[in-house]
Amino acid sequence: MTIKEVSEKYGLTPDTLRYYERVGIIPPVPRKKSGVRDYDEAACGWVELMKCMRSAGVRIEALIEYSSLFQQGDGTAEARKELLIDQRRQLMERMEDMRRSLDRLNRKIEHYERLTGKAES
Amino acid sequence: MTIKEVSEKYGLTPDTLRYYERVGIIPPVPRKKSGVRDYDEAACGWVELMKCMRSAGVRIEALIEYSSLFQQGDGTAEARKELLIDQRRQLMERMEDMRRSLDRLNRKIEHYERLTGKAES
DNA sequence: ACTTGACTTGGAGGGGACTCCAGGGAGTAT
DNA sequence: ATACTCCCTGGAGTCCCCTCCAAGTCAAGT
Repeated sequence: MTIKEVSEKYGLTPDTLRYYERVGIIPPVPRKKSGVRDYDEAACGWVELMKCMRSAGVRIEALIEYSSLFQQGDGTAEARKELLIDQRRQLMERMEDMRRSLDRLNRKIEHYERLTGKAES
Repeated sequence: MTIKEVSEKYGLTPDTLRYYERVGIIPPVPRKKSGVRDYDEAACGWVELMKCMRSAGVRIEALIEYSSLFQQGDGTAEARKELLIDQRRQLMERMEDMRRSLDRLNRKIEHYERLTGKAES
């Protein structure tokens, strides 16, 4: 698959895909003889994983570390696990912040509904 | 309360508090004759609200708009409600992204636990 | 052969949200 | 009165994460 196709498949721009590869959160993508990127299934898997993690706010730096451990081979499994556990903790903390914020938003919205009449779209 | 005390109470730096006021997500804080900020309960309420919203990832721009509507008076209640509803929708979308990411992290972590033995801290 | 168009690189530019700093003032302690 | 500490402002700097660009290469179409 070309970078364009992958970008459309996952909703990331080609620039972002190249950037992800450049900083190393996606391992080097296979190339055609001409030097053009030719994403295989593994590469797409990385793209999808990183899109997912980024959309949840996981930092590039943490993803670089994960990817780098991955590319260093099996000996790093334990380190990768620790990293993932740490990211999970951070993620859960952020979700808790969001839950609190959502509660507040809901209370505020209810307040305004009581104030302006119950008409809802 | 001084800016320092407020900063300690809410875990934001004085610089951040001044920044929030400067961009307008917190309405002008009362001052002493000397010009020094003297946060009252209302001002603290704004700080706390904005800290909560920002920690959930609500954009400064949206908060500026909310605060600005608020300061324009009662006529803007409907607009404020719409704004809050929109922010709630965005927040829920982000939480859904995070839920998906959390699922994936959990599956990956389980995978590593199966791999490296079940020893857990 | 030549144009077209998508791809390549390295590097610069941009947006958001702070964060830091210089230069100056005010209130308090000794 | 002098030192100390905290505060003020305006503006510059920083960090993160892209996003855009110039200059060049390659493959396919006419």
